Amino acid sequence: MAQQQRKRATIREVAKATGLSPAAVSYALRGIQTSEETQQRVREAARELGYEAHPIARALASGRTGMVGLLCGSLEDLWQQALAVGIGRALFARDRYAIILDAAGDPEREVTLARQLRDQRVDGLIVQPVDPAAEVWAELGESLPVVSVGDSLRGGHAYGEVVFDNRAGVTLALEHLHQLGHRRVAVLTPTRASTPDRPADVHVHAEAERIGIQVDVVTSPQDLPGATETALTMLAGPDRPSALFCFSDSIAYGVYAATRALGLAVPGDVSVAGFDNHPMSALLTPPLTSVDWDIDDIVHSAVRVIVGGIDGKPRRRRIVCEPSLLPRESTGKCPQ
Amino acid sequence: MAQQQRKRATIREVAKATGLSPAAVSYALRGIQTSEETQQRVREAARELGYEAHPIARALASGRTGMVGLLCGSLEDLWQQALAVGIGRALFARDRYAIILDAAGDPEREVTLARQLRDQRVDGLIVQPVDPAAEVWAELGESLPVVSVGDSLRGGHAYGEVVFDNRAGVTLALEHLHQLGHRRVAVLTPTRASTPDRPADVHVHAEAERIGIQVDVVTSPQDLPGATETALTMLAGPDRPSALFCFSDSIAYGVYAATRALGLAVPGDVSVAGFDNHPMSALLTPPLTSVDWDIDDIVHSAVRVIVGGIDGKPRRRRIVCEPSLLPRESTGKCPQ
DNA sequence: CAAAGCTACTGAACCGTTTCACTGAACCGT
DNA sequence: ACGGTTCAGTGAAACGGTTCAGTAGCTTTG
Repeated sequence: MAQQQRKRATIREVAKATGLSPAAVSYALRGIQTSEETQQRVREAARELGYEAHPIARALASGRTGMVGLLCGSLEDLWQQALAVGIGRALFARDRYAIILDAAGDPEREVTLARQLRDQRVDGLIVQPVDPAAEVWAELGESLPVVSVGDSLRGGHAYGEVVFDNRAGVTLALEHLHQLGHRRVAVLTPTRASTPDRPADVHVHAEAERIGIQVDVVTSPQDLPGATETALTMLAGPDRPSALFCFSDSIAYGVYAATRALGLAVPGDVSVAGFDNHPMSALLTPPLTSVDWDIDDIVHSAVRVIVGGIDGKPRRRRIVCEPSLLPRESTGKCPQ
Repeated sequence: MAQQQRKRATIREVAKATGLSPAAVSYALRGIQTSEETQQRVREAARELGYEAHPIARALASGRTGMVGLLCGSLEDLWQQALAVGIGRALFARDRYAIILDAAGDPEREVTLARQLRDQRVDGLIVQPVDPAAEVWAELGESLPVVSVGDSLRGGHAYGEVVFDNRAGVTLALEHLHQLGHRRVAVLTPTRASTPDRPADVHVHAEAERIGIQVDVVTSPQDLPGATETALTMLAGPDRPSALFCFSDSIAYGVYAATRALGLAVPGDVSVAGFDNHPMSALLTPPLTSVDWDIDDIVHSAVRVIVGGIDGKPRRRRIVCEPSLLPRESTGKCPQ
């Protein structure tokens, strides 16, 4: 039974205290349909009784919870952690709560969690899709505003989106490596079970062909031990590429760990480029070359769009973020 | 107006379909007070109608929401981020949701958020207190189980606690530095506005005196830019200490950035020790000496205690975590 | 001056569950 | 055959708000 919720004042008690009907109190507290004077009186009585509206009752009656679901693709990634923290704070500043959930890179889990959030009656959903083509988005889109961050949802089911121009990011990184003389590059992309043909991967192949670079795409977990292991098998193999391009800085951190274990020099033996530019990346030795996105901008865009969707004041619904390359010291001329 | 929630089946429709009363359906779906056969029939009908219980209505009627509040002291800290992610996952595995909030190191904000969580009727609260002596904990403790992580709440208001033996951690770090010959150590502790006499600080002074080391305690923000700035002023000053002991690895990262900017060698010019042992710490150059806590253990302990409190199956309510020192290469003999 | 329109408010239904107090039937031992 | 338990299920009252359809009283309008 846990403990007992201390009994709190209800709207009916405030009604009794002011001699009004509960309905009038409800209106007055929201500042509508009542005279200024009544509102004053009600507010005072409420304060005296320590009355606070019961959010659950309100949610049941009005159909809105004030909560926004935040479904992250895989929270192992430090950058996604930073994004989640930022979005949580920004929503809070607008009087809403975030329910942060973590699909752990698994599309099935993503579907389950998405449905669960809908059943929890969140007012809106921000999602970093693991599988942008999943049917669940169509289903959810019918009942609440969905904003995707990162990739577009296939089929236009999103209410809005903050998409990253991943192609531009890929271009920046690959051209940078190409200019340094690299012709064979391993690309480490986050594990996303059973979701082939991710847009990002498609871009990699297209851009590689255009630029004239040979790529070898491998998936990797985003946590440090997992990424380290993946990188170890890549780098210890017989036919080591001269450069690694990681689709998130978290994966690049694993590469660093692997190079260290193998005694490889960065960028002497292999060049490493990341994606996201997490604050830690500047601090590594050598500092990590990375594709940079403005995280504050992304956070505020996502929040603005979802809040617009919830309040029915749609502003711009589609925002495209452009990356820039931050060349640091982890990339260098191709050896030999 | 957002969009319209598609109408979903209610318990009454299931009742109608099975010829039972809503009450019976409610019981049957929870597997109580009904015959095995009825339960079967109800489950089937529910599945056919696509019925899912409305969590908000359930929360209103039963008084429990299935949500656990997680109030973090300051989410800028990477280790607290990791903890939040872990607790979120562990709760989810037990069919509960976490509402993650961030006090940003501000005790007033902490109080506001704590109250707001109570008003949201979370079933329980896990808190990493900014101010363990705040009165709000007594207030909250009356209406829901509160589990503190890190420091004990003053006055025994917590339902349970997972406390770190900070004193032991401090001892490990300071003795380590003392053995290396350091006699003047700067201690960087997270900014916690207007909360003097933190237990941890008290330990620092007590242990320093016992060991025979001179300490200089300074507060610092936990984010990288903030910590860097603090460290810069410390290290650029006229009377530079020979070692810095940071009360979180995130702060130590700022120290690294500062030493780099100033051209100081670690540990040649200054030794640096951290606290938490975030996974990234092993990856820095030089790898950071840190006081290590078993984060998985902390996560699972906290979740076990809070769930025990909610379900009224109290097991062990107080868990003390012991640290160990991971000496790496950021600490070395005191110069001269 | 009657019809129409506001404004400020009321009463009751409603949101979709859970839970409490009860009931009829079956079963029990004696 | 009888009082006493269990069992399976019922009806109605919560839970604490919001909202819809009225309505009384006042002002405006033609």
